[in-house]
Amino acid sequence: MLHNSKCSNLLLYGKTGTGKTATAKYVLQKFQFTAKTHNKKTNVAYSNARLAGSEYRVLTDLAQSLNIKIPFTGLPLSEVLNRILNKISEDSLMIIFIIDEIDYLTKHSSDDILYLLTRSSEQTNNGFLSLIGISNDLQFKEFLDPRVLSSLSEEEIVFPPYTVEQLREILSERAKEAFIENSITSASINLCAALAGTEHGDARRAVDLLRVAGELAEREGAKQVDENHVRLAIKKVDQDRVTEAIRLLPLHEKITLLSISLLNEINSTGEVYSKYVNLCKNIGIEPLTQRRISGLLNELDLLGLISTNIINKGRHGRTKKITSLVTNTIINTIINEDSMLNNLTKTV
DNA sequence: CCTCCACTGGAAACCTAGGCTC
DNA sequence: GAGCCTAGGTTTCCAGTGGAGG
Repeated sequence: MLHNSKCSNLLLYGKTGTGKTATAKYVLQKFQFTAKTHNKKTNVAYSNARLAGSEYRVLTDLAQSLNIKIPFTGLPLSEVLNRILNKISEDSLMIIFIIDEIDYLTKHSSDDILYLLTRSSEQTNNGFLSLIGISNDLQFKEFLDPRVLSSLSEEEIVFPPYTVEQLREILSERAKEAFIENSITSASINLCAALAGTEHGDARRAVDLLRVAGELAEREGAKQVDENHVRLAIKKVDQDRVTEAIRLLPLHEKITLLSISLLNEINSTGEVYSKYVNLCKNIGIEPLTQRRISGLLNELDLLGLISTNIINKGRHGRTKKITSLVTNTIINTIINEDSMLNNLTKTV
């Protein structure tokens, strides 16, 4: 890029917490610094496909980082892309666009924009757009349009999971920065590493664990972070992840989840649905159809909040067996925070 | 071996909110 | 301002399904 030529697209993949995003951002930060010293104008844009939620919003993210104003709805995708490409041509911009969790696009919508983006350089006279795709899903390549794949994976880097030993080193380094000397035992660090290591070597989780353990120790005024704090921390970290996930659910998914928690043990789609309809009537909102709820149940399953598997009960038909993976108290507390739903839990 | 339940999940139609053009 | 277009969410429609009970 420093020689004004388009660089290869790049595909990074590996499990969560192996440092893909952090590495990409760090390297690009260094790169931009170098580019600046050479008086090159470069742009780095970032979008997380899962958080953005749709193709349109991924493109909006890109447009915004180029200071192009895009309405949040109303434009055809191709128009959004055209505006971006025009801007690139006009200002001869050199752009690296990171699409994080790119696998989300292929699973939840079509990968049309990936195709358009990879071909974009043919439509610009000056400037160019290079892509960095980041995927957690190792198999996502199989679902990708072969034309997109060959273009996107001009270069590939696989991030293997960290070993427990590597995690231990990362944590020791981190602890040196964050903790007062001797305030954390090496046994605690080892335990953090071991606990995070059993869950496919997720460094983000390991660092979280260390931080939470530290906070717990601090709160109770302990002089040292010991292994008990770590054990408490792992529970808290797990729980926080779940509560956050529930808090962000759209209204109808919250109601669906509440319905499941109000029924006992194992439920069928039909039972959950009639409970759900009841709750909706209770608070005076229009219930969605069963077909839609069936879809929402799949989404909750994907989020790991419930587990479903399809069972055949012979003459009694075929249904999903639905179990909640979250305790009712947690669901209740969080649903209570929702102003539309809090009198629902009261009446129940 | 056949039936038939209670769904599942794909496909297409429909709806809404918004932008663009004339 | 009318008439058109789009994306994204939802509804409508329906063929398909595996095995308990006949």
